Amino acid sequence: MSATHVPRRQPRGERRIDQILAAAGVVFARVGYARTTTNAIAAEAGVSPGSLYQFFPNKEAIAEALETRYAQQMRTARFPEAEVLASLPLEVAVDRLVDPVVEHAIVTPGFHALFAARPQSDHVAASAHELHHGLVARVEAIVGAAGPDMPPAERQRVAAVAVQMCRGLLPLIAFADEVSRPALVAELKAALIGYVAQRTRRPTPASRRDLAIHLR
Amino acid sequence: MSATHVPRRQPRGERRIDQILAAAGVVFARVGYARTTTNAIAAEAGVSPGSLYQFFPNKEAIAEALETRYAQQMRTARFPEAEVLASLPLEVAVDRLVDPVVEHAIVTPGFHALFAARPQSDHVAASAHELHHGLVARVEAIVGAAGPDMPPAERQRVAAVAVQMCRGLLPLIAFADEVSRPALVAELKAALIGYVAQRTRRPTPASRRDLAIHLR
Amino acid sequence: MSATHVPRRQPRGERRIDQILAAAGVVFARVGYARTTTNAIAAEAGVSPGSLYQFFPNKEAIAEALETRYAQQMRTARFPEAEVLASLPLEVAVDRLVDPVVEHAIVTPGFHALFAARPQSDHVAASAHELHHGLVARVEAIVGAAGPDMPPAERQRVAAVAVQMCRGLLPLIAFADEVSRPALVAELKAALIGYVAQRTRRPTPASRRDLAIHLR
Amino acid sequence: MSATHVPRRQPRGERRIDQILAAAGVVFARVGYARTTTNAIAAEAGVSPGSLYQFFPNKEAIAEALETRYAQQMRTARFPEAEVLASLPLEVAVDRLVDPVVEHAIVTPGFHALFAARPQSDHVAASAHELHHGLVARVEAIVGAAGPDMPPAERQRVAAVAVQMCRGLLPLIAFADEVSRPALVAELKAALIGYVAQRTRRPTPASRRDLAIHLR
DNA sequence: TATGAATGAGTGTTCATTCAT
DNA sequence: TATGAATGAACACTCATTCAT
Repeated sequence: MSATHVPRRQPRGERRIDQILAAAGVVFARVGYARTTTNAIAAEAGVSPGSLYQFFPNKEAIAEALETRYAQQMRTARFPEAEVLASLPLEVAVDRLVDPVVEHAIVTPGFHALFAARPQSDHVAASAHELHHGLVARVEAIVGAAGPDMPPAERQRVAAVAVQMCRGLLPLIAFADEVSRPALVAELKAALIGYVAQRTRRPTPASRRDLAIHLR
Repeated sequence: MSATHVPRRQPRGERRIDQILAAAGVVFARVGYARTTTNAIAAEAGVSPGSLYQFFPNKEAIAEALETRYAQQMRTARFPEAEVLASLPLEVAVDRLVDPVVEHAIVTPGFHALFAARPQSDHVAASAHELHHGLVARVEAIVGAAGPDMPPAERQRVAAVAVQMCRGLLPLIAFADEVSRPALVAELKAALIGYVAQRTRRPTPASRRDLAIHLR
Repeated sequence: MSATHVPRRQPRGERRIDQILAAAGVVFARVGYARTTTNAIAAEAGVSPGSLYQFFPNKEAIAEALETRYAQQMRTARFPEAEVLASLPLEVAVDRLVDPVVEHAIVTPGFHALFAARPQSDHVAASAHELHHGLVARVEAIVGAAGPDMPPAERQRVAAVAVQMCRGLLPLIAFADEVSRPALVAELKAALIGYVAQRTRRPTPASRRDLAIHLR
Repeated sequence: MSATHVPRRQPRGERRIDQILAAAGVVFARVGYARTTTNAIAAEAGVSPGSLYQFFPNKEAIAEALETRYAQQMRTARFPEAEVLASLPLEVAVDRLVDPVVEHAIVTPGFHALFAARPQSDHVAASAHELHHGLVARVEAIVGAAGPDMPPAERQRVAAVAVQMCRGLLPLIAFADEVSRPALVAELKAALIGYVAQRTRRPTPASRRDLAIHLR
């Protein structure tokens, strides 16, 4: 008797939210963000369309909540914190960061559909959420460790660029078959390492001149 | 009388197709691929919806035709051919390739919306069109020049990865303001150079071991 | 302890009903009857939607209860009773009746929305409640005093017509600004007086003939 | 052959608009404005919901177009023009105006639902369309003839009030059975005549004082 | 060939009402 | 009794596509 009255760890509403977000992830993964309908999410969650709107004002809000959830999972899961990454050699740090991202992207339904395959139209910055920022912060730590005298603005730019590289490669990786995927992951790592190394290398006079030209 | 019947350089149908594709580019640029309606394209082209379907079986076909057109423009415009790129030093080749891509992406309405901001869902390969392949081929040439003994399969993979890096960065570049854009373009070039250099460097025993591990 | 159990003048249920009706009035006034949702009423009352349905079987019932309440307020407030009105000269009686109605309509949230601005579709008679009947009875008294030999059926008709005139004018009056409102109230009174006077005037042979024609 | 190519009096689109408006009138009459759905209108018109939106941007626009149409019918039908009314004695003018309005309201499906039974919420003035204004103009003419030295602002107010009286009485008249309706119409006329007469009577000193008080 | 009206399944969303807690 | 999550049939409206003219 009393057992049924013990408040569950998760109150009712939160469980529903979990259900809905999980279903949303599945549907986003199945048909992509644009073709996902709220009714399909509700059906997948075994819930009425009305229920869904008790918790989310619209479809976009579901996507955002899901992104936030992914960001939380990133924090609570195997993702190393920025400080840890900063203490590791570049190659190792990249390994430690990329592997969980890739695994997350492959294992978590919807992650890729939201993080990499959603049109980032006019609001790149706006939609770039905790998920994005969590990654950027970690990459910034890596870059900061590799090139300690890089000015902060530059470091942020490099980190943002590195994260966009990941986003660009995730479709390739996510849709690759299991056989060819590891090679692609290795390429992503090489790209990140190559880029960060290039940008933090004590510049030779020649390369310094080149960059100056580019940045002119 | 006969004057009006003199066949123009471009037959009627082709002019219509041009109109429609141009309009499609404009609308894609304005609202993004997903939110573009065929009626909006028709209206922008000053054409009836029915006319549009005389030339294209559906909306997707318009997008693909536009991508194809972009690929053609790439060939006829300042894009250096693969052979030319292969003859240049890495940094210069990257410059020569990236600059026109970026300019194309910024100047051509719809280019970015289709090439970089369209969800590449389950059909990465399918939608990867001439546009994509044209770029891949050029990057392959650059990679081949930088690392002549890289096996072809690997070279293709590296090229594909490099192109995805571009796609990932184009949103950042396209939506940047004119002031910060050049720096981002420089970063893209650095990323490409760093990556290709990294992958074509005559590997030290250590790095060779690393890659072996990654690729395991 | 016992203090909290002392039964209030108003039992719990009644207080709830009061809360809900007051909230309903506010919401009806804010958005109109048609656009009022039961959830909005519940929220305005600080009550759950479920609670609301403990007291009212449906939305319509809330409106009707509110109309009934207004009718009660009419009785308990400054509305003169029919007998009083019957003893006054026409102009004064109209004053005494119209002023409180107008004040009620302006001061009481929801009064106007229910009494004048609700579509009186096929059920004029049905929805014409105590509120309506209370007014009709008073107007009948006035008409009876002004034209004592008018047959009862005719008197009722005249009263019903006069009340509909009020209903028709209340939107104009309620939405007028404070400056122009008094003039409109005066017009309403003039209309009522003119109408009743016209209908109770000892008819000249000519006007008698006219009415006969009209009523033919 | 050529016969089929003779452009019909009514082009295609206009015929559809007619169909839709007619259907809208029927449905408005059947269930009232608030409960009318666009799909029901489309079904009644034997047309797809999409077709309806080719001509009207939303439900409200249909109602407004229908009101406009009613106003046009008023002009083209037996409604006397303002100038004509101004030349007639008050009683006759009222007859000539009220009869067609009542007939219109009874015969035309939807007229009453839109003109008299639609909530005139916050936008009395806004929704008061040609239909409303056409009537107001005519009543103004009558008032002007009855009381030539009434200031224009006052004349407009009296006309507006008179029209609202009609609107208030139309539900009563429209839902009355055929037997009792004529008496109600006669009452409406008496009310209008009584009101206008009252307001245009060369005021006795006493009544002048009264009105001054009311208008204070 | 060009038009643009027509289609109709489907979209996101609402809301009166119910019911498990 | 009170809660508020749950329901689900509607709703207004959209849009890729078709087709009569």
